[in-house]
Amino acid sequence: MSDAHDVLFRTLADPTRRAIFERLCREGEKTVGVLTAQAGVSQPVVSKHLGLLKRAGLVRDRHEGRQTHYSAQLGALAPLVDWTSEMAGFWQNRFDKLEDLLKRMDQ
Amino acid sequence: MSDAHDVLFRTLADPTRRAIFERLCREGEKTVGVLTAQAGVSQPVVSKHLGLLKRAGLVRDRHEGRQTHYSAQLGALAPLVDWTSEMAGFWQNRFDKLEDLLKRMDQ
DNA sequence: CTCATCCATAGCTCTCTGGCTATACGTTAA
DNA sequence: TTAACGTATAGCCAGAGAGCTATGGATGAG
Repeated sequence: MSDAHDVLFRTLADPTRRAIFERLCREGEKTVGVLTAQAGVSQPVVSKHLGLLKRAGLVRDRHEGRQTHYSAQLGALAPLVDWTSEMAGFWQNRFDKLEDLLKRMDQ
Repeated sequence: MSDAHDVLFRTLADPTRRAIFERLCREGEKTVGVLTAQAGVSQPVVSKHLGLLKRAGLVRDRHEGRQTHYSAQLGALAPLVDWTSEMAGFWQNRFDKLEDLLKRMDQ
């Protein structure tokens, strides 16, 4: 039962990791060094987070000489959007049914 | 920097806890006992998860005699939706700018 | 009043993981 | 070739937290 939602939620749950992802979303492609400069943690930690983000499909990497450029893969957020609207949908359904019930009771 | 997103992502990251929340979304209000019956973990664990979900604003509780009824609070998902569309928005922005650039280069 | 039931809390353990330093690997510069 | 640089990997440690059992507190049943 370890579906796509698991990976996404778990990956985005860490503040440091989510901050890195957000920066890649806001500012586009960045190298590990640049990301490390403002991450507040050591370079190996940044690399590890980038590795996890990559495994989750949230970023892709591009090698150029001795640098590695990372960029966000927004499409990976789709399951999260789906999940959210699914949950909201259930709520809406129950609300509609309640409304129906009330209407029928009113008659 | 511990904003609303932190709490939401961290709370929904655990599969057991998210499953409980999903059930409350799908099937509406449930007592702790009913939730425990299908949660696959002990009752104290379910209570703990419900406590965290409540702290995150994702559920509300209603006491009736010696039972406690929990129900989903869908509104709490709003920050998550906002965050997602914000991220998507940044991507769209950069895409638009790129498109602009390409158009100008084309002339 | 007493007992059973439902839930919450306490206290413990054990695993997972985010942080670190040290180091290896690959690439460019000298 | 050697040195310096940019990243990735390895190995360790400490803290967080998810699970358990045991127990307490409150309520309903007899």
